[in-house]
Amino acid sequence: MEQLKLSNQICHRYYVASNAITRAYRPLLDELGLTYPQYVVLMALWEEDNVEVKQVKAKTHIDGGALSLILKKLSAKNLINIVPSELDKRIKHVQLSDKGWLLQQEASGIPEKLMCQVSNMSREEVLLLKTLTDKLVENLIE
Amino acid sequence: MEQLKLSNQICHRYYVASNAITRAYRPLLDELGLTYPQYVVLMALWEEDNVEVKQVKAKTHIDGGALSLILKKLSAKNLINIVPSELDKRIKHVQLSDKGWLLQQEASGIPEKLMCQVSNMSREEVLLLKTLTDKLVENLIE
DNA sequence: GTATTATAATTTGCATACAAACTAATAACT
DNA sequence: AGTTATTAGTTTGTATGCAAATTATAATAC
Repeated sequence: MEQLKLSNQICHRYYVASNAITRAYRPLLDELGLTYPQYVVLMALWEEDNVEVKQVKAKTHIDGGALSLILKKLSAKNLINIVPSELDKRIKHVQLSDKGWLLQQEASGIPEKLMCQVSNMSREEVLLLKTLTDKLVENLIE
Repeated sequence: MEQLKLSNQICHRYYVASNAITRAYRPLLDELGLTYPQYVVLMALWEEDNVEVKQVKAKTHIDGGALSLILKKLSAKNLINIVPSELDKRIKHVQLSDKGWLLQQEASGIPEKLMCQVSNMSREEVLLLKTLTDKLVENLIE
């Protein structure tokens, strides 16, 4: 049953890594009053504002059901506004508020702070890891 | 704000990859009536049976609170037994039942089935990915 | 022009993930 | 021995992750 050994499972590694990363972010994001998925949504919006919920979903790969809740919470914190479209009443646009834009300044130091915790890897290794992970995900997302 | 772009974030990649992997497992594990974390716990036990809860936690890296629930559910499915230690009453031992051992046979094909979905990667690339992910996690887990 | 189908987003129910509080029991200190 | 500190595990409260059902609206079919 060699194939069932945990140490041979790349899947379990991703499970562990993903949780470890989220944990590592927590203290940094706590200062901004954000959770990791909320931060991901904001990063998507800082890149492109005033987009449909559907586009946020596509960019972040967050599940629709979860995204609804997350947007509701960001809205409750006055970081975004959710505006129904005039043309197609099914569609809602997500817009950053002034407060949401201001938060970008405070968040700008987070990526570097986190990468400082990954001090044993070279820039090349991190880049390679990005590339390989993308390749892995390609197969699993339709 | 280049550093806040989602596409530059290795962390977001892991978040997406980990969720995609869990989703890919779901149809396979549904047949066994298991969730992914439950499957991880069983893999740990198939490797070494009759261990303390603490050891399961260390091997799987599943949070203690979550693990309590997961063990309770596996026990409810009669796949494991949770036996208090005689020597130290704080400690509980986790033991696979006959049913739990039988399930290993049914699960033995799962790793290959899943890796077949990752058809665009070579064996070397997968190995490299394992190594790099381990290196990443090293920093984030004390 | 109405019935059918498709789409955008939300809601619901179950299973984690995790920090923090809590319980019970052992170990350590004086 | 008695108080304190540790340790093993559980419970609690909040926030997802996700499939499935639901709602509302728009597009298509006939």
